[in-house]
Amino acid sequence: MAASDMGTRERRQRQVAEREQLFLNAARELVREDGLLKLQMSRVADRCEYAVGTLYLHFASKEDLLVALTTQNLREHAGLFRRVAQWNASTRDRMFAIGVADMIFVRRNPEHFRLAQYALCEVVWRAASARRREDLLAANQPIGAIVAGIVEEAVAAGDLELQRQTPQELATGLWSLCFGFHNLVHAEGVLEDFSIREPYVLMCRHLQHLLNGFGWRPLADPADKRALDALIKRICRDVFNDVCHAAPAAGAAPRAAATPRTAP
Amino acid sequence: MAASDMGTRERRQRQVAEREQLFLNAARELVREDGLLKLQMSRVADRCEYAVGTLYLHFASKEDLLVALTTQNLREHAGLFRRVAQWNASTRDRMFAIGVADMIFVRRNPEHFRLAQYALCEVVWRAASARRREDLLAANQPIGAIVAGIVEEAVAAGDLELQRQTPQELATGLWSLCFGFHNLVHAEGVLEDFSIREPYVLMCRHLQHLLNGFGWRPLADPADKRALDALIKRICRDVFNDVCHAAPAAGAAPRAAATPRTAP
DNA sequence: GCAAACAATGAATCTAGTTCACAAGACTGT
DNA sequence: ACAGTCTTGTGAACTAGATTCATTGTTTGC
Repeated sequence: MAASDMGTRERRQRQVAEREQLFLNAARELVREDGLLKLQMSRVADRCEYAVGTLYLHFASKEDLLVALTTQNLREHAGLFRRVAQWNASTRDRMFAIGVADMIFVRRNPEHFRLAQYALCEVVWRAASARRREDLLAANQPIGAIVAGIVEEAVAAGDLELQRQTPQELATGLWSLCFGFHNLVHAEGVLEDFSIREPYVLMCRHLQHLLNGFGWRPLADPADKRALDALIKRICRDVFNDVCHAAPAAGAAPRAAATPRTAP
Repeated sequence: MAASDMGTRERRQRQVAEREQLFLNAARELVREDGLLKLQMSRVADRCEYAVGTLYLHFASKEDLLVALTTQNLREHAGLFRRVAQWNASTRDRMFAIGVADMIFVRRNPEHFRLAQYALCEVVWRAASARRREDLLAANQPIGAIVAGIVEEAVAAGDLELQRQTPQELATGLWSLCFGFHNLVHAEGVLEDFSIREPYVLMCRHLQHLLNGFGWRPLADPADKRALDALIKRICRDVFNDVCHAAPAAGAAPRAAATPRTAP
């Protein structure tokens, strides 16, 4: 009795988890199809052939669902970073590869940045349930931790001096640069009159500049486009062989792939 | 007849513009009091003792109003940058002062970053009218232009080599770093377990690192906290004498000053 | 086989943003 | 001064879409 009880309870829980996946996948599809703007709870339920009420058994609100969606993306993001951490290369190359991972991640999840920007906004964040917020932070935690870990390793290996900073503090610099760059790229019009051709190559170059600024050895020459391309290609081959196809050449804004927009 | 006609039309226009200010100020107050989440169009109208319909004569939608509010902030932001551009100091110091200006601006407008984050989100951005979007971009334009201008000057003065980059491209690096840092600081919980003590001092240090990475002379030693503090103090005195009071010591997150939040 | 517990449902409710038919006031020409 | 016209302001009514909850169906335990 007790055993079968536990068995059925487990099965039930599994089914519920599966249904949650179903909802999340449907929501992601809808966001990719029509944009965040047009996401409707009733459509999500419809697409999964469940009643709205059922959807609300899983998610306390629309915001809750959006935060959950972001959390899923962050888990994939962390997965890519984890690969980099295990890559057998110099700490400098690994840190640079973190930037490449970021780039690949955004290309695979074109909706992510808009979504994250929205989900982390006060308005949405506070309307989500405490549990979802915690989940998101938990999914986010490794992202910072992995970066800080590489920093620590670099110090141990003598590639880098911290100079009174904590590894976390140093990591925020790299993080800000990438995060801010994504945000700029995705803020329509803001970069328009800057006529940036290949935004993500530029991001990588800035990353190299910042790493140089930190004195992270071996220093790189960010002006050497050939070396930069070769490094990116190598990273794609060694670390992200299965996930990055058209990587080195691709520097176009991911905007086109994201959601439909008003006339340019 | 024609003269008085023009006179009354001008007066009318002025009055309309004043009323728009009234609405925007009320909206800003409400956002500071209750947070972005609770902003209601009817409350804005109430506070100004006008009918909702009148409010809608000015703003096509709630999003429209929020974008307009952000635009106002950006104008103040650009104003601070303009002062820096006119400061009589080395290009390196001026570029660093841009970061300080950013810091001061955020302290004076604690709601700005949340607001901007929200307003630039696809969801809100696309729901605003084309005119408001253009206005925002126009208000934003000088911000990038001033930075690019300082870069150009630095090249002309021999303080910096561009190495195949455009001034705009280089500017994006600095911009991303600051923008990203603000976003990180304002994303509740994200920086929590990083235990960052004085976020904006850290931002300034990262800025110095990145400038060093660009090879922008004279190179600075970001580990020299004393020199950094002195520089910040000098900038506050020479450039922002009237607007920055408790500047050099203040590094606390502006979160507290912003909107009320759920239990920490 | 039946009652209690649990899960799913979707019509009804509710909230705020938005509209628009009408009223009040301002201007014009006689 | 006055009737007509045009502009501006109003707020009750409308609406979309998120959220709820009384009802109905399904499983579990005895």
